[in-house]
Amino acid sequence: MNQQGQPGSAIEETLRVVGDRWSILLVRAGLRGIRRFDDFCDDLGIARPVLTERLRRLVKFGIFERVRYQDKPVRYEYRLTEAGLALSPALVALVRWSEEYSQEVSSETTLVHAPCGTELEQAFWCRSCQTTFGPHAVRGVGVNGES
Amino acid sequence: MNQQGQPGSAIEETLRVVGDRWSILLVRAGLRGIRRFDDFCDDLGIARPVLTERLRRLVKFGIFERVRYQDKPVRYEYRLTEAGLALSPALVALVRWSEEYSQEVSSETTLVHAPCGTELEQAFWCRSCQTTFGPHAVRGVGVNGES
DNA sequence: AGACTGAGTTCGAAATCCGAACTCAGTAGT
DNA sequence: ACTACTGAGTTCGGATTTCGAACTCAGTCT
Repeated sequence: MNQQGQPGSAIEETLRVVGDRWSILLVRAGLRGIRRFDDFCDDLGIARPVLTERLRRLVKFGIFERVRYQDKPVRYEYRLTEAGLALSPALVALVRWSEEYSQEVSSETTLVHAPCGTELEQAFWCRSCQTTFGPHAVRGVGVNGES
Repeated sequence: MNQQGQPGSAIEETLRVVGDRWSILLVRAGLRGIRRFDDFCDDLGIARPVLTERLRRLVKFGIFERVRYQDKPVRYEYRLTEAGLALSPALVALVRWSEEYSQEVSSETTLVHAPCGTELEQAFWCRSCQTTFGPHAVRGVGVNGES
């Protein structure tokens, strides 16, 4: 992708796995409790061959695992792994962005802090300063360009 | 996409704009200060016709704006709008995920809190409880299913 | 026996993606 | 005045991906 010899700087690698219209939606469906092939199919309206291919890839990269849940007629379902669950901050960030900036959709759902029901904010947290801060205070380290 | 009549629940809408291999990379390039057509092209290795189409779409959805920066030979460049900048939490979440879970890449860059240089964590923030919390305490409200 | 279920596969048509070469307006050098 | 160069695209044909619809295959239910 980047033919300067750089390996593609993490996100590029990640987006090659998760950066298509379906994969993130699949993770989201997984978070909503969907596990079975036909259910993914119905829920997302994804074409079956594409679903097959995506699930295989997501399994390969450790985001879902394919679990046999029945033997008589042998059947498999797809469960999010820990790595898959760990994508939820990215998902939440996207949902929040859509709520705030996406035209067209009258966001009929909102994300809240479960214990108290308050609408959540998303922030970065510095363990050593013990503060939250916004995107402006983020910097990338270890690469030539500035963040 | 979801033919039950639901409009596509925010993220689906958003992913239709931003959910391909290039768009997020374009936003990231924008955050790194890239603005000109050829620079996007060289930096990402994206094919020119695809770049044209993507930029047009991102402009249409308010993520970039096309600015004339020179008149003699009239030239345009692409700048992130506020909405575009607001995608950075999602980007950061993806970067952090890649750092932690992506095999193959020895992440040569790390995100830090600029003032102090400490590696950042990402969390959700409840304004009313004045606490940060993780993905497990997030709940969706206003839709039938549980988040 | 016949219909149904769940997880896929196979098919040809349609949409996307790609690299390479081209355009077009203006600028710079000789 | 001729040539080369820049920047922002467009045009091309070929390769890849995506799609919906129909099919498979093992086992179960009535």
